[in-house]
Parts: sequence; C-alpha cells; structure tokens
Amino acid sequence: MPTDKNIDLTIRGSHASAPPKAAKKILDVAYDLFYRRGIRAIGVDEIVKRAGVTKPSLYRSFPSKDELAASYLRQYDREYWERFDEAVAAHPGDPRAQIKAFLTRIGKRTQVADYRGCGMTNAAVEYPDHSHPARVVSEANKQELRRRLRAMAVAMGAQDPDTLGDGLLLLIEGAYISGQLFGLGGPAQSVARNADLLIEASLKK
Amino acid sequence: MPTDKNIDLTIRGSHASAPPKAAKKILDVAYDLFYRRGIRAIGVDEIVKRAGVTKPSLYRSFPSKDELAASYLRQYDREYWERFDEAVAAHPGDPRAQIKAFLTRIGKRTQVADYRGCGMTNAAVEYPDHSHPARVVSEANKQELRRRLRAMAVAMGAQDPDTLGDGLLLLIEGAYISGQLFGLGGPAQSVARNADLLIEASLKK
DNA sequence: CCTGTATCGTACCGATCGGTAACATTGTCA
DNA sequence: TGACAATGTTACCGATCGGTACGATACAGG
Repeated sequence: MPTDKNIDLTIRGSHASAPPKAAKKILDVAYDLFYRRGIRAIGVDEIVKRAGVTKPSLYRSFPSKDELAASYLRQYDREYWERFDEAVAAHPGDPRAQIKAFLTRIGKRTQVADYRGCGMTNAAVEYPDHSHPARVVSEANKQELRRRLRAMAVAMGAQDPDTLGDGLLLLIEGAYISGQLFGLGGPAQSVARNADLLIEASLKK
Repeated sequence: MPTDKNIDLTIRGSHASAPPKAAKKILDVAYDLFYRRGIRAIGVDEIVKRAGVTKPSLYRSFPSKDELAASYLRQYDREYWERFDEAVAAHPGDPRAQIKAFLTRIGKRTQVADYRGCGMTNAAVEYPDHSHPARVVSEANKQELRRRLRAMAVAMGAQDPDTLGDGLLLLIEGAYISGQLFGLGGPAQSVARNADLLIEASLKK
C-alpha cells in the first residue's frame, strides 16, 4: 500500500493511489489568479509558471482551461457554503440572526482595498453563455443561495417570503458588486443594516 | 461613381466634410458586441468585420481597443442618465415615485431572455485594475449614481439618508446581476417592491 | 536486475490577440 | 485640371492564446 500521507480532498474516486501532487498546486494558483484578476485575464502559461509546473501537467489533470475554471468554482462553492453554515450554526433556530451574521461578515469582507466580490458572480459576468462549464457551476450556486434565502424568509415568518428572500439576495449581490466598485467606505458596508430594515418591514404584523 | 447613397447625418449642408462615417459604425457595432458578450470576449477583428470596415479605420478613430471600450461606456453613460432623468421627470417633486419608476423599469428590463445587466457593472468586473480606461468611466458612473440616490433619500426625508441611498444602490446592483444570472422569473423582478418596502421602513416616523 | 506504469519537461502547433506600415482611393477647392 | 488631405485597403508584425506530440525520468513489483 502507498504511504497515503496526503489525503485527496476532492472526493473523485475511491482510488487512494491518485496523489496528483501537481494538480493541487495548479488549482491553488488558478484559484488565486482567477479570483483576483478574472478568468479570461489569466492564461494557462501564467498559471503553470506560478505553480512551478509545466503545461502538460495541467492538461493531464484538467481537460481544458474552461474545466479548470469550473474546478476553481467548485472549490469556491464548498468554501462558500462553509461560511454560510458557520453563520447559521452560530444562531441555532434564529434565521434572522443567521442572516444578520452572514451579511455582517460579507459587509466586513467588502471593506478591504482591492476587494474582488464573489467569484461566482464574476464568472457569470465573464461568461454570458449559459452552457459554459464555469457558468453552470455559478448558476447552480446562485440557485441554491436563492432557495436557502427563501426558506429562511419562511422561517422568519415573512408576509411574502419569496419577495423577502429575493430582496435579501439582491442586497447580497449588490454588496458583492459595489464592494469591488467602491472599495473602502462604499455602500456595501451598510448591507446588514439595510437587510435588517427590509426584514423588519417584511414580517407579519 | 460615388452614388452617395449613405447620408451624412452630422453636418449641415449637402456635401460637407464627412468626418466619422466609419467611426460611428465601429462604435455602434462595438457597443452591441461589448455589451452582449463582454469586452474581453470580443476582438477588434470581429468588430471591424461586423462593421464592414478594416482595422486601420478603427485605429484612426480610436487610439486603442481599451479606449474604444471607454468610448462605448461613455455612450452607455449618456443613455443611462437619459433613462434616469426620464423617470425623474415623470414625477416632479416626488422622489419616492421617481425611484419607484426607475426601479420598475429596471425590473422589467431584467425579465427578458439573455438579459446582460449593466454595461458599467460588467466592465468593472472584467477589469479589476482601477487605472483601466473602461473602469475609470464605470467608477465615475457609479459614484454619480450613489450621489443621486443619497440626494433623493434626503429629499424623501429618510432617517438615515446615506444608508437608504446605499441600500437602494445595493438593490439596483443586485437587480443588474441577478437579472443576468437567473433570467426570467429571477429575483430582479421584485426590485421595485423591495425598494419600496425599504423606503417605507427608512422614513422618519 | 528488468519491465511496466505514470508523471515529468522540452519543444512545438495553428489560431488569434492588439496594433501598424505602406499604398490605393476618394472628395474638395484652387 | 492639378494638388492636397482625409479616408479606406492589403498585408503584415511580434506576442500570446489554448492545447499537444513525444521523449526523459522516477519508481513500483517480479
């Protein structure tokens, strides 16, 4: 049996004998570059150079640049719901506090120089074609976000849960975008406050 | 024989100088392609091909592709404030109705297949570098939008005008983005309703 | 040892990127 | 008509795009 010192974190197959050493470095570097500077702006040459590998190594682990971009977004997706679930777990049974915690965190994250917003949102803007592998991941992520927000609006006892859930989604997307548009001191810092106002106005009297 | 079938609409007189016959076609085509498919996704070759001209014609009227993109956004900017001012003019002295009219219009525009959101927002996502000519135009447009929304929040008598103005901006940006993410039936259709709820909750009691 | 297997890197592909030099064509007025 | 200036066109540039053929290399089990 192989040493198995490195556990494969992407549950591909149950093959324990697939330790793609280069693949992880490539994905890590691609994640950083794609997120910070955009997918279209980054060429595969720069990725392999920064990762210290060569191009064939990239194409042995990923069938194309588009699929590498999709892998980046799948990784982003996992971390996204981790953060979301943390906010939920911090306030059991209190959806309003859960939302507030999640949005407060988003508002804080937007208040740094060179904030780049949501990788999912950015990818969808870069690829209008609905069949693009990256966009498929992005749209699925947003559908799930919408589903959760609407469910939480129900749990909060909103008069019109779908409208409130969608309103919260609009505020969140607005925070991602205005965060990268305005930088420090931008409108995104008020996302939690505005969301709370909107929630208050949407509850059954 | 120069049949002169192409009318010159810029200069008075029958046969005055014909300044930018090609430039206008180039900008028109670039506007459409840049908006629908993204700036980075479109090459200058495709622009000149669709415009029925050649590359040197483009580079005689525009110093670079980046500057052509900036020109596209300046045109977008003019039309943007035209639409904004129309909503304002439709309800003199009633900022709340002005906002509602503007957002109702946005909400409607988002409810078409392949809606592509706001050209300004998209350009900023495509070009994270603050010094890029296209981004400079985009950021100026958003700063002006923020300024107007905050001023209208003051005029509405909000308890905290800056927060309300920024909240409206978040909803608007969210509508642009979710409009292109979700297509028909997406959250963007509720932008006007949510904005009105937020306004109601933000007025001085 | 030998041999199979899998990952590695060198070198290269055609296509396209943004941009330009040099030339042909055109309209205008003296 | 002749001369000028502006515009349009052909052909091309080096750089980079995403992607690959193929040989070198490392390492396992017999």
